Amino acid sequence: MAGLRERKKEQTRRRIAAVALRLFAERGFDAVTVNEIAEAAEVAKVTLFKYFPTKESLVLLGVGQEDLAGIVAARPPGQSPLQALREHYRGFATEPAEAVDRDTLIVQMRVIFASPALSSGANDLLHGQRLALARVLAEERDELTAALMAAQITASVLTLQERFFRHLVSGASLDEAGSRLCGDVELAFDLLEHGLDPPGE
Amino acid sequence: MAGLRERKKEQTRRRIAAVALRLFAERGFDAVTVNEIAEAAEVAKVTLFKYFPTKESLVLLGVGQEDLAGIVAARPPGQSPLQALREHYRGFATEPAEAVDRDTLIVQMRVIFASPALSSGANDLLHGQRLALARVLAEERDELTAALMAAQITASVLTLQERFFRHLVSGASLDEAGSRLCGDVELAFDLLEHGLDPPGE
DNA sequence: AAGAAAAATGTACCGGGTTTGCTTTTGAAC
DNA sequence: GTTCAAAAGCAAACCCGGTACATTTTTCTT
Repeated sequence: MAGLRERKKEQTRRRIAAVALRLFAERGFDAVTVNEIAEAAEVAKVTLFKYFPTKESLVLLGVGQEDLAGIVAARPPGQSPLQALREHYRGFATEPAEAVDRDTLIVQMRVIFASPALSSGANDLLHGQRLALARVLAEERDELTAALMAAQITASVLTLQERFFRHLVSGASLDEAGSRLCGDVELAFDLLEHGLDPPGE
Repeated sequence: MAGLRERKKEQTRRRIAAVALRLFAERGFDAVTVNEIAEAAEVAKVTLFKYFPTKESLVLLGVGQEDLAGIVAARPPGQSPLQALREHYRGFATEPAEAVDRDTLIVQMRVIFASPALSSGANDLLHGQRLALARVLAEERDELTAALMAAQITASVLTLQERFFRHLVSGASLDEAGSRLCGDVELAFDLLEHGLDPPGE
């Protein structure tokens, strides 16, 4: 099943991504050409583009994408979408880390935040999430409400992510950032559930 | 004050944008090169890029950008940000049209929706709005709440815009789309004010 | 009419991404 | 082990968006 071919491909893919991330971190996204990356990774440019469709994807394919729609679709019966998401992010905030290497993740975030092209690319990725979430939500309510809910939720989650990673990038430890995130998550979901206007503000 | 120079510049700018929009509408954004546009508008490519910094901006600079932060900053004292925005969009939905040519606007929207590159570019424009709005809101509340509010609001407004224009593009009259928008605005701001979860759903 | 400032231009160039046509490597069958 | 098809890799030329440079044309001023 895991033939030599597959292993070599995976190895090459990792090497390319690692080299690219290192060069981007050293000199900035815009100051590195894909030719340099290909050369440093010892592949042809055309091969690089067979693994990664764009220069941006060299970084962005590495970051784990959430699956908001999946979380909502798989929630236990009787639980509201917001409750399901709130608990998911509660878990995320307390749990120390995932399979990904933390140092690598931080470097990725630093590189992404430092480059407008990458930030905007990361933004685009959330667009698909929004549509998928809207589709799931639309099964139980009218389309406009579903679209608005999805829009508000993804926007809030994006804000949380940005603050979390920005905190991390600016030198905070993972535990520190996580515990701050804990409180942030509660606030964000309270606002989503109860609205922006109430006097309890 | 309005010398020959200024008039000619404005004229050239309009000609370039009009030619570009026509070609994009005829053959799609990606299938038209800037060389073709420059040629058809009878300017050099370099000149075109002096007027419009990117190919996307040939379309996007034409669409009127809202100024959410400005609306909130200029609201009368005692009015909440959400009230101010709700009334602004109420006005927008009932008022028949603005200075812009409606047919041109519809073509622009059709072109934008048909091209991923342009849609994502339009999305980026809202990012600046979000930051500006967050800054204004942060004057009266903590930063996280301000950021979350700004995110939810811009996301909702974007959703409204999308639905409005999509309705228009698919053949609805301006009055028709406007009256539907009326109801949509109320729902969107109700959700923002009172939250997504309450039983009144 | 003269000359400075602004605008327009042609050409050459850069970098991201694709196409084409060819060679090498791998996996599987005999 | 040989053979063969599929997959992967490659070099080079190419397309397109965008920029740098040096030059020329147009407009404004006096």
